[in-house]
Amino acid sequence: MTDTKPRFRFAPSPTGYLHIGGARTAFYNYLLARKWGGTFILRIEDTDLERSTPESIQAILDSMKWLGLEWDEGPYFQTQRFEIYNQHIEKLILEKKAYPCFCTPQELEAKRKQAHAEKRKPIYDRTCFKLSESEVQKRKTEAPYCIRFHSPDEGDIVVHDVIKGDVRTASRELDDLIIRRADGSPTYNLTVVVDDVTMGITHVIRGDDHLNNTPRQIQLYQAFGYPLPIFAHVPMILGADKQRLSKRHGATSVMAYQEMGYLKEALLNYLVRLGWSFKDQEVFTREEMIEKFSLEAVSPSAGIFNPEKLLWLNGVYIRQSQPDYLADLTLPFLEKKGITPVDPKILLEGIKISQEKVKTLVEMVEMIDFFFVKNRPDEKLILKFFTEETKPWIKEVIEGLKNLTPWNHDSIASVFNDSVQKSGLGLGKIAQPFRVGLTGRTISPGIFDVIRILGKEKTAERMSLYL
RNA sequence: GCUCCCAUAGUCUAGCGGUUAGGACGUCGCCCUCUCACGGCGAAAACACGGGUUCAAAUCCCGUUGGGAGCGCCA
Repeated sequence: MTDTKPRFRFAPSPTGYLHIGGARTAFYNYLLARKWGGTFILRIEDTDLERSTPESIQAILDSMKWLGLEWDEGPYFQTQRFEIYNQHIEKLILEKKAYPCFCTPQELEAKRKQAHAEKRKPIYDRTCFKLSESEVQKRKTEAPYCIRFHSPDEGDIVVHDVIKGDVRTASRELDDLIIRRADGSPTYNLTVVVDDVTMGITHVIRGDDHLNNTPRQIQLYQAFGYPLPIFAHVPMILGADKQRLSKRHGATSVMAYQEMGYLKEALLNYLVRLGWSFKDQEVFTREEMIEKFSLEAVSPSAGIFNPEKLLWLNGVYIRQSQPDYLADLTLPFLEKKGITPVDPKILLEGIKISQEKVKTLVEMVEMIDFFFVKNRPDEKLILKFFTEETKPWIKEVIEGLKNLTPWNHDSIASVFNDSVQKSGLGLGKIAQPFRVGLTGRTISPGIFDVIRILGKEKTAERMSLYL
């Protein structure tokens, strides 16, 4: 490698949303770019005109932005670089390293089927490579044709992978891949090599589903006489059934996690630790990740996505976040539920007393929505907690709160405790009716804080409905 | 089917020839307690199997088994 700054890229194909596996790969690239003062490049691999959509491009960009994975260059689009690819293809043709192929997709499919039936690896038989020059010229005029790279047969190709180690493949296993379709568009293995070279990529970090492609790409690098980048293939993320992660396993898109009330910091922390570790540390600030992340410490084996651990981590992050930060994040969730207007001071207070009780922003909303709207409890709950036994004491507490000064957590608590003393009932007996009456639920933040924030009037007003 | 990759508790992992195999999530129990959480204490739970190499193997080598990926005019 030269002494220039390292350059990394994330190169998704816009055929769907950004999933968490892609996000992790992007993050690893981002982390190293930041760690080494390098450049993080975003490249959209949209050469599949059939399946690429503008919506997917937008979804990917939105996800990257939400996660805070700012790229330094791009996004580049492969569809805007056809000229560069064609120059490279022409060069290969000129040097007899690539040749036209006239086989139809149907013919190729038949050959594949036969190979499979004979338990052979389906490898192109070079029918068109063997054509005579005159035959080639004649056929060229008859129908559109594709271009194949003539793959060398001798020796082994070795990928020096930072994560997987040396991976050796016999050149014989690699067949003559199509580098330009009959419609003139270049194919993946060609574009990725040309782009990585012309964009000066020094480190190719991608999913290990690309490991098998790497030897073919190395042949292309060699055919062009280009130096190799450093390769690192990060293992897949699997579902609980060890199958490749898909919709069946629940949410896989990055934005789905945002909608479920996850913090980007937690998602990223979970993702970085899935497949990588630093001693026994579980929680990292972004600065720590940048400082401590290394490819050498990435595990070579696939990881199973564990939603429970992500949820736990999200709770950790919610607990340690600044309340005003959480307030900014929570407000849209409240609005989405039609809860408006929201007094920002109440929101902040509500968050402060709920942070340690919730694990997502969605749960946060459930925990504090009663501050802004009246929740009518189930009749069953009213019957259960507002009994002939408790009602007198509930009334006494309300009476005690009426002229209470100062108005704070401890003074409110002492009103309750007085009644507990006199009644001989447990605090739960008296506090729980307040919880149900004020919040509409049996689960809520501490009741003294609830009353404190809700205020005398609302407390008395809501409780009176059930007495 | 062929080629490649992978293999420590249910899950993520530490370990890089000599450890009572460590941590985290989850699970279970106890404590704390106005609910729910948080927090504290404790428990159960792993080196896939078989051969080597070595005084010594979770660690190195080979095989088996299991899992994953690739084998497209997809990326």
